[in-house]
This record gives sequence, C-alpha cells and structure tokens, in this order.
Amino acid sequence: MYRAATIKQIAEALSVSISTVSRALSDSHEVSAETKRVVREYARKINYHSNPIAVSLKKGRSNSIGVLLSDVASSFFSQVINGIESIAYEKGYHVIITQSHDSYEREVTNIGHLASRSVDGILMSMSSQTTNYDHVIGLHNRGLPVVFFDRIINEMETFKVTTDNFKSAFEATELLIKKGYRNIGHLTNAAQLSITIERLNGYKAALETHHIPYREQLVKCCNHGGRDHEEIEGVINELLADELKTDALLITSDRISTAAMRILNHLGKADSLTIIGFSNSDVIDLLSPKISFIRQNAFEMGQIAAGMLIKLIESKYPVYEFETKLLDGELHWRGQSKIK
Amino acid sequence: MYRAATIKQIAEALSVSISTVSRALSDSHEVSAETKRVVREYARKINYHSNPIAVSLKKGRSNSIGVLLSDVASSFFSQVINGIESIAYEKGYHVIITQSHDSYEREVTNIGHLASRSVDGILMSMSSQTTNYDHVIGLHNRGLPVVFFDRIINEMETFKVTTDNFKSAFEATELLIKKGYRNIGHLTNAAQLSITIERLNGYKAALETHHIPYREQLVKCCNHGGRDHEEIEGVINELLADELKTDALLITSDRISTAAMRILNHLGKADSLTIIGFSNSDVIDLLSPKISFIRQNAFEMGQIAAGMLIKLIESKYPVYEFETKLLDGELHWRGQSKIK
DNA sequence: TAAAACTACGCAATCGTTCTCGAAATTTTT
DNA sequence: AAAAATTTCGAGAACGATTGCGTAGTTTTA
Repeated sequence: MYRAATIKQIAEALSVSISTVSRALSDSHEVSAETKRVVREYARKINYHSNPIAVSLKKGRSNSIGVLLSDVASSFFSQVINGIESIAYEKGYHVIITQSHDSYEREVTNIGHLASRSVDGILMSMSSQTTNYDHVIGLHNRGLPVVFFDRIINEMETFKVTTDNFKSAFEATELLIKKGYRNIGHLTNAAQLSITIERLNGYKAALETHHIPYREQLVKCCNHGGRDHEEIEGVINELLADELKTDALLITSDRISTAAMRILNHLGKADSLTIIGFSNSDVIDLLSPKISFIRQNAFEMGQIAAGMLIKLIESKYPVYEFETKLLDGELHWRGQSKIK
Repeated sequence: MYRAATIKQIAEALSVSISTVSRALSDSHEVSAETKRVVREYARKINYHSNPIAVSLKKGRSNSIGVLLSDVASSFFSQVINGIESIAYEKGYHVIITQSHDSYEREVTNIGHLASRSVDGILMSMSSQTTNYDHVIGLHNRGLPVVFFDRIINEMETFKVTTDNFKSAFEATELLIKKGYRNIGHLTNAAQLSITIERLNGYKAALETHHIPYREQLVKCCNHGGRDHEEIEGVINELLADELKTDALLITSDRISTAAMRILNHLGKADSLTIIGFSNSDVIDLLSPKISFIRQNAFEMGQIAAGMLIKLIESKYPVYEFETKLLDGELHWRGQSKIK
C-alpha cells in the first residue's frame, strides 16, 4: 500500500525535531526564516501533504459537513447541493451527502452515521415522513451545529434558510385569481412539512384577500410526494369531479406536477386545468401541457445554508442569536387567462 | 464543545484495560463472554460510538470514497450517485462528491483534495475538457484505487463501467434508418471523450451497414456540452441548411437535446427533425416536441462502479486483472415513421 | 556587567483507537 | 502431578499531527 510522506520523515531527513517541522509548515514565528525555507523546500520536494485525518483527530474537527436531504436526483436539491459545494469548497470543507428518500428510518440512521463525530456540522432538509425530531434535537443539544434549509422545523432554534413559501404561494394563487380562475385546487406535500403549511397558508390568504371561499376538498396532500403514481391519479380524479369545477392547480413540487401532467395527458384533459407549480426543472419550458412555475433560488439557498453552518462551526463562542432567512421565489406565467 | 464517549471512559468505569474494551467491542475471541456482555452493555448505556477518525488514523483507511463527475445537477449523474450511495452505504463507506463542471482545472484540484489521503479510492467520470491524464495516472501509480464510469479513458488499466455506447448509438441510428430517415445528423459532446468516440463509431457503423454514405457535415461536436446556447444554435442552423436535407438527429446528452429542442421550437421547426437522444430525464415523456430516447442504466452503473472500487480497496493483494463492464441502454421509440 | 527578555528549537503529552507481546490463571494433556 | 496448551487480560507502542513547556544561546535593558 502507498504511504504518503509524514513530518517525521522530514524531521529525520533534515535532523530537526518533529515540532520544528510542524511549526515551520504552519508558519509559526517560533522558527527561523532559514529553517522554514529548508523545511518547506524539502516538504515540497518529497510531495508532502499533511494528513487531514491526523489533524482531525488532534484538533477534534474533521473539516467536513454532512448534508441530509431526501433525494439528490431532483433538480431543486441538486442545485442546492451545487450551492453548498461552492461555499464548502471555498472554505476548505468536504461535503458528505446522504439521502433519506423521505424515509424516517433512513433519516435517523443517516444522521447517526454523520454525527458519530465524522462531520463538524449538518445541513438538513426534513424527510416528509418525519414527525418526531428527537434524533436531530438530541444531536443539536449535545453541541453539533445544525442548519436547516428548505424543509425546516420550528422545534429547534438555529439558523434556517427557506423560500418565502407563504409569499410565493400567495402570489401564485393571486395570479391565478387575476387571470380569472376561481376554483383553484392545491396539490401539495405531506401535511406536517413546513413548506406545506406555509404554502397552504399563502394559498388560503390569497383566496381570502379576494373573497373566494376556501374549500377543503380542493386541497390534497400527497404523502408520497409524487413517488406514488396511483396516489396522484386518485387525487386528480377527485379534483376533476364535475361538482368541484376545478379550473386551476397550484402544485408544490416538480415530482407532483409532472405526475399530474402525465395523468392529465393520459386522460386527454391536458387543457382543462391551468397549472402553476413550484419547479426548478431546467426543461420546464419544454413541458407539455404548458405550466407556469415558481422558481426557487436553490443555488443561493445552498450557499447561504453552508455559509451559516460554517459560521456556526467556526464560531469561538456559543451562538444564541439565530436567523431564519427567507428567499424570494420567482413567478413565471406561461398560461392563458380564463375566457370570461 | 461536546465530547463523545471513548473506550478509555468505559475502561475506567469498568476497571478493565483499554485493550480489553477495544477487543470486547470488536468481538474478539480473546475476551470472555461475560466481559463482552458487561462492556457492551455499558457502551450502549453511555451511547458510545467508535470514533471513525481515530480508527482511520490507526488503520490507514478512511472508509470513504471520492466521486469526481462533471455536474450533480444532471439526471444521469444524480442517478449514478444514487447507485453509488446505495452500495457505499451498505458497505460502510462515506461518499464525498466533487464536481468538475467540465473544467480541467477543477478536476485537477478536486482530485488532489480527495487524494491527500482522506479517501480510500476514487470514482471518476472525465471532464469533457480534459485531455491530459497525468493527475489521475500519477495518483493511481502511487497506489490509490481508481474506477472509471461513463466517461472512461484507455490510458489507464483499471476497472471501468460504461454504457455500451457503440451498440446504443448503432441501434438508435439503425432504428431511424428503418423508420425511413436517411439524412441523420449527429450532435455530440467533446470529441476526445470516450462516449463521444464510441457513439460516433456506432452511428457510422449503422450507416455503413445500411449503405448510407457517411457525411462529416452532419456530425457536430458541442464542446460546451449544451451549456452554451449559442453554440447549439449555430450548429442547429448549419444542420438545417437545405442542401443537407437533415431529417433526423441522434443527440448524445440531455443538455444538448433540450437545448436543440428549445431552438427548434423557437424556429417553429419542431416537427422538421426527428430526434433520438441519450436521456435519463424523468420527464422525457412530457417534452415537446416528442423525442425518442436511449435510457442508460445510471443507477446500476453507480452500483457497479462502487462495487468495483470497494473490491479494489479491500483486496488484500494487488489486482492485475481488470474488467470493463458494458451496460445495455434501453431504446424507446416515440417518433413517427417518415412518410415515404 | 549582571539581569532580563527574546529567539529558536527539542521533549513529551495528547487525540482515540488498534494491535503486538507478555504473562497470570485456568484447563488439558501426558 | 508435572508439563503443555489455552484462555483472558493488561501494558505500551504505534498512527501523524499539534502544542505547552523547558532551555540553551543570543540580544536587549538597566
């Protein structure tokens, strides 16, 4: 097996102590300029790189951060990862990504894995199946920095970043109303998720503002987040019932939107519903039927979350002032006004 | 700062030696059943978890693997990552993902980062800008296991997994021919990439088999891989020149396909070209214009690559027998026959 | 010129494990 | 009953770095 160079080898070769080599390489003032020169020259010559694992052990830090999200194979999350990575890279941190696939069990085991001291902090977006937060709260109480992004929770005080979901849902719903739609359905994620609640509230508020009565039958939570085709199929069929007169849809995720579109296409009713969906797909403009969308600032969300976490990790003193940052979504209209 | 429990604490609490605790926890035969019981019970009680960093330092292994690919925000690569993760998780490895964004410089610095002894092996798909392989070959020669997936290179002997690109391109081209198309353009990636070469060869072979002359003007390498809209626009315009009579397109990536479709839509010529694209998009069926596609077994590719790498890492003896595994692509036809 | 301060370096402990040796205590063999 | 083998455990040296402390040798201060 290949063994890399160590400071011990340098020390022996140059007949100085290990401490001196260590100090020379870290540019300590306790070593002369000449010695530094010699040590560095030799280190470079034998291609020395400090062993991050040894440093981690000694310093009690690993210079890596763990990310826990539901699925990397999603345009939104992969853009977030991109943002996280850009900041982490800049600050010298490794990023370890784990996926919950929206399963509570996987979330618990993954966070345990990450936490067993191999990461300095965790970036987390809740699984849609999670209703008990002890696994996170416990770690956080024991001193592990945690920052939430996207799907946040109120049960913990820390830094959080998410889209201004209320506002985005409000604006989208209001836009539909202004375009003449009155019977707007709402297809959304698991009911306990923060994003679900906030968006539902935005939807309700827009209806109220425009004096449209809220009807519970028009709101459908998809607990499998669009993974289960039949769930969506059932829901769409319910919404298409004549008595509801559904004429538009506000959908909260790419996966649900595309599932719904697929079903509408199949039913030959693609044009019977106008859709606005939360979407970060890069081919949204090519989809048929046409769909309007709210784009989240996923990349920026990743950057901000990573920045917050690293700030927490590197803070010398305990932090008690936290912030929940809300990012604006961008609403893009590609639909038609309802003919009056 | 929070400090986790150590075997030393257990040893002191139970008045046994550190060695005994270590052995008890690793189920060594050198410790009595009773002692094991006591130690484990106490370990569980104080929520002990072994410190992976200390173990890494001692064993000279980190139990993590590095992944180097161009972009996670791609359906193909994110599916590969999923596959990698599933195997790595199972075998107790962490996955560290880095992105080259198809830049040679980033590839070099990233692989350097990964290699400075923090990973046990590397899973790699070449950046499209890379033409010099010294950075990988050097590390490999020094003993770091490397496995290539998707975009492989011939300059290194090791395990490799990729789609049978020749076959897939051959089948796709042949299918177009059988449907009556004779002037098939080929939009592809950077010329030196393995996937580019193999697919181009498949394309050529299909033409030859069916006695259609190969025309160089119909083949366009997109060096920016679809990232540069104008590059694709120029290329599409060239292919649409009357004298070429282009009637179909074989495209090698999602990004290029969607860029091309966007341009065709904009030109109002969406129906003038029949497209088959290599695509792992999960909304391919919703895209307009309709596009036929070759789906790669991305998840399986990730699994196989990770399996190969871990096998290499854990092998007690140097490995000299390597394999290049080719996966079948699945061809899906959604187009129309050409009216004769 | 003696005392104080500073420079430049080495020694050794430490981080949390694993693992080689050696050695009691017990059991088996002869 | 003595010798040999086995079981069970502890001491201590690694792994590769960082860092507090001690101390020659030199320079500055009083």
